[in-house]
Amino acid sequence: MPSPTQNSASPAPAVKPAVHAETQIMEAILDGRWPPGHALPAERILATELGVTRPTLRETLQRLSREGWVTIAHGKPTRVNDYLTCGGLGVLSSMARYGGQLSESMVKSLLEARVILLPAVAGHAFDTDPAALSRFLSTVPENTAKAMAAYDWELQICMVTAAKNPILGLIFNDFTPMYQLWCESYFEDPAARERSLAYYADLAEALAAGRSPAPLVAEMMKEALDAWTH
Amino acid sequence: MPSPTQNSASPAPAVKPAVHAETQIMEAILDGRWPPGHALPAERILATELGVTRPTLRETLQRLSREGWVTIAHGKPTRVNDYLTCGGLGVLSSMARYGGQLSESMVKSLLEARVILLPAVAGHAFDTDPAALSRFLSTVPENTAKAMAAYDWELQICMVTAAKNPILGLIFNDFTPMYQLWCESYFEDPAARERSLAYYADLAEALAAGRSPAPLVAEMMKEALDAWTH
DNA sequence: GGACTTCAACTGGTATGACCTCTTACCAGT
DNA sequence: ACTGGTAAGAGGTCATACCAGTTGAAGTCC
Repeated sequence: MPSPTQNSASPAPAVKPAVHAETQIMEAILDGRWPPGHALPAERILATELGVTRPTLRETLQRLSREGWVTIAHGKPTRVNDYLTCGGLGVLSSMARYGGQLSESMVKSLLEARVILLPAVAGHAFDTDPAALSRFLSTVPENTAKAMAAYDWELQICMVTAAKNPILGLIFNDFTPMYQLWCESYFEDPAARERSLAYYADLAEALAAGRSPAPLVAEMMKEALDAWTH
Repeated sequence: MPSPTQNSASPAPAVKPAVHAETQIMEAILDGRWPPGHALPAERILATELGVTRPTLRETLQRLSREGWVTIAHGKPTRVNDYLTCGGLGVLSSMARYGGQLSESMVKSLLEARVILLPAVAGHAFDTDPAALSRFLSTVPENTAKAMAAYDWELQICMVTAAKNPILGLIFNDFTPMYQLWCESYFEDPAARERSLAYYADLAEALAAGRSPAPLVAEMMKEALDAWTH
């Protein structure tokens, strides 16, 4: 029973079996070794191949199936889904976790979706709870990539929360992991940081003057998308 | 070992253990018996309470955790999440499955989100692949609630597909179960059906004339939202 | 007495191996 | 050619034992 893992020393396997199994499977799916439609090996086989037991493998497969990566059916072999066609937004988090570097086109799509959503969200937030926005914008972040990324993300969360629409909140929650990965690289550029700091100031000014922040948000989101697309 | 289920006859349990466990847990969460922050009983306890074994229960909990309903941590008890705050869009499908009737406010949020998204999606689709839209709209549905619901849904899918943005596709996939539940009741009203048939015709006309369907979509979506809100 | 250490009793995580049920395809009987 | 049975293979469930973090109370040392 050759187990490809758990060698090295004796004390602890370092990576838990459940994590190991999920990692192996996700990498196989994401790098195309198991394309959509592909039938996975039988659970008993796959379990020994991965060096875990069947219950552990099954828990992993159940998680993945709920996220839309695979379809499990009783008598039939488990198959990889066409996740971009029939999956849910939850696949984003796994793509961010296991995707190595981000897929260019996927980030572009994410930013496009943000161009659509965030200005409207800002408008709703302005109508519902402008004070919350003003309060958040009253503090400014340090001019470092890390601090800016955190601040920018929190600003979005603040807008979504103030908009009082739970569905929009759920969408942005799913955006989180991939968006934060993107932020890290985006705010490496000092010019981008300067631009965003000015954007935050403009937002605060608009709010103080009783104007909706929606147009400013729309403009900034388009700029960010264009910057990414080159 | 008193098992609260599987009485009646002998042949088959009718509901599989896994389904039974998930149903019980989801209902407990959704009807507030287990509010956010609540600690679930220990797996061994809960398993016997539900009449399933621990491996089966664990598979269920793994599915629910991946969807954002509960948080599982090693030495600590498993707790119910504040799923509207930290969950993903995938919670919608479970809400539609187990929610009994739809939550009024949740449907309102869903329709609001659609007002934001679908017009933009229609615009992108028009820019990217107008022929696909024209092709779909060249056929009209029967004037029945069921047929209209199916047609309306497929139209949205058609738009999202033509828009060539996978992220938007994922979002609408998550919308599916709750949206379809809503459709069933919405299209019961003959007036609503007439209005939508006219809307489809307007869309086809706009496309034939080379005009973007976005404004028509925006108007229709707002109407549907207002109709629901009363 | 108070701060630290130890350990036992929780909790979830994993491993075995057996058996049930569904799907499929092959094959015999009509 | 069609029908029906049957066996192999896949997932579904069960039972039990043991491993591994978490926690807090009891014991110990300053």
